[in-house]
Amino acid sequence: MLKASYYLNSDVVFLARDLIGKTLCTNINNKLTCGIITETEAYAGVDDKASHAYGGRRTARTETMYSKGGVSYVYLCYGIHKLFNIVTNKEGIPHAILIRAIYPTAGLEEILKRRHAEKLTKNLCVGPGKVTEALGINLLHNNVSLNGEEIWLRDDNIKINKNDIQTGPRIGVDYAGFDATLPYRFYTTNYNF
DNA sequence: CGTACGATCTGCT
DNA sequence: GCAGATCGTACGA
Repeated sequence: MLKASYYLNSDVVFLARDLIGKTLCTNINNKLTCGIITETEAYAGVDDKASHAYGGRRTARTETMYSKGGVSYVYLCYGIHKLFNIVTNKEGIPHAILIRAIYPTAGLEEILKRRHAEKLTKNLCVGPGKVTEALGINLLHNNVSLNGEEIWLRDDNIKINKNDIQTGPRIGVDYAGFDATLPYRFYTTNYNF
């Protein structure tokens, strides 16, 4: 399990890249499901126009982002999709990393059931709404420890060459002006097929 | 209290 | 490629 101090790093962009290749696991409804993280996006606090915490915005929803690093931030998007983020940095600084895609490595049968799918395909768990659906994460899993029983991360020492990690602008944040162009999205194509 | 809109996905064309 | 689904959140009146 990634130790609690891992999430206290103040460089959220570094962490977003570092998380590529780590394993995200959940044990929800007594079902163990895991996947290798293949796509992330960094949301860099109060100065980042694309972040919910831009300008220091502090509301019932965004309060989770101000927690000490190492907890989940789950919220509803477009009224339909639950999006899972990892809160980082010390308490009071609202950094978060959105998990956009995983490659299933455990509990595939349960993942397929949750995704209403027959078999593992390229896009089964690609897209932030699909990740939460596959892992059984819902709004009740907001602000829970990532060193707990239900959700945690693991370093399985999976090797991904630096050249195999791509960078690009974040998705769906056109409203953020210049910040929408920042290369805060990281992904690897190693698990495409 | 009213209302506009979003860190998306799917199905149909 | 595009529209529709669908509802909590944020913010202004």
